[in-house]
Amino acid sequence: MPTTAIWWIRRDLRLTDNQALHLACTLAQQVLPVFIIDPGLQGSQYNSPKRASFLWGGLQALQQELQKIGSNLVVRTGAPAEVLGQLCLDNGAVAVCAERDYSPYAVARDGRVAQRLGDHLHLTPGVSIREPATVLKDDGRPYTVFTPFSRRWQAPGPIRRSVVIPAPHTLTTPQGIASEPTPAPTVVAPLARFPPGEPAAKQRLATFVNGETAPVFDYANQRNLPGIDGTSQLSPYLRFGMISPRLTALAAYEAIARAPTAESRRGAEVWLSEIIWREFYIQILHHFPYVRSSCFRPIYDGVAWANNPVDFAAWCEGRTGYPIVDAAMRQLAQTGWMHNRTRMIAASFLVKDLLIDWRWGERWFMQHLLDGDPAANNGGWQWTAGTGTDAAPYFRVFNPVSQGQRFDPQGAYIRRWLPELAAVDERDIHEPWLMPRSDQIRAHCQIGQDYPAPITDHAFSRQRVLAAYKAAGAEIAE
DNA sequence: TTTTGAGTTGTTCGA
DNA sequence: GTCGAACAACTCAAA
Repeated sequence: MPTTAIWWIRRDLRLTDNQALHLACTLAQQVLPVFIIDPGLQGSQYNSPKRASFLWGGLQALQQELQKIGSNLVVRTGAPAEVLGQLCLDNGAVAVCAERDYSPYAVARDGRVAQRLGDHLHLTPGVSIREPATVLKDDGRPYTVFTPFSRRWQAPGPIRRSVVIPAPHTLTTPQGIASEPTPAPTVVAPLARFPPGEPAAKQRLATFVNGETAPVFDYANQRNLPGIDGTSQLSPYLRFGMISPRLTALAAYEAIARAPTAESRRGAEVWLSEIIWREFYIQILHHFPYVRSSCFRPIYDGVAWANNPVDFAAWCEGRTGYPIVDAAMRQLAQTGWMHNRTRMIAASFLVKDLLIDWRWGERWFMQHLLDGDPAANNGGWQWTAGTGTDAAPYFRVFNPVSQGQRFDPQGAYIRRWLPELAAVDERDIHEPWLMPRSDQIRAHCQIGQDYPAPITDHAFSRQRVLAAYKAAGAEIAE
């Protein structure tokens, strides 16, 4: 009777460079790939129908890839400790292999599984490239500032191609173990922009880095322009491990090595540093799990938020009257993705202009982003709110008009997501409320009718938020 | 232990 | 229109 190991799939929906799968292959003659739908996650405030659709598509794609190599995916529903315990009993599995996940929920869940399975559970690296416990200061404590973290992270030198584990050519899987019939979730996001699965992820990576004139070489400049596809758009794939994070870092290092000019080299370096930002926030959440519900800097727990639900609804639905903000929120609602620059602008607007608790925005993003990840999303929101590690100075308040003018000068992004502004003159696209009535009629965009007037005055809001943050600081100082 | 330099992504104001 | 300074003070990392 051949020995069996379970490959427990969580956020590693891929065959290439998968350390959990690889370990399973070395520990047993047969490998049983298992994905468990965990009802413990269903009630979470971070639940997302969009992300569920993307995950479901990813599982179907993985099943296709597995069948090509003679294997088969088993999907079960239930508490992972119970499901895995039963599968081990039924199949005499000698090991369960999974990539270690550092989010608080995952740590608790894996603790329960470890209690049930004992040393049959094997956790490997893979979700992050360098594990949190391996990138520490000389005194053994974690970094809380990005730049020194990044230096230490890069100290071992470039990722080598030789470390990447190829996809197995064949995978022997015990026969006759059925999936439970699971109804497919309603597809609520048009996934055409992000076709789920490893082949699509590899294709996207290749498009971004291959060739003399690859987008990665223009990344330093173009990544800030939301009207252009200047970013890799790999985030949803990284979220579910449809591409190996290590493989993206390898691609970045290789791009740095073959960059034809200093400027293109810089593009690849900036992209690598974005990959390291992902690692940074993974280790922040790991070492400081309280950030999930509180400010990294406790002083800001005292900010007196306005938390006006009417303002919040306007922000969610993309009708604040500030075009760059509304375009961003519509892009999110329609596609499950938002450009990085506009994430900052929209987030800054919610927190600083509307004076709404960053957690409200964090939750909304988690409910809609295909790439919604507790570590990266929390880190980004706390950064924008100025409550996090490496926090922005309190006086850095984005101006939604000047940000739009700077990064979307012709309004290409705005026009794409706000068709009601399509005919507005370039001169007015970031401040449509300033148009004279005759121009509004000519552009088929009457303010207050076709497109809202601004829900708040930026100059007023700026003063209000500066005062609110200052007051939170003063409170502590007393 | 003390000291020193630095810290992703901005805005506004006044010369 | 352009440009530099001011906007607080603090905490962190490393010497």
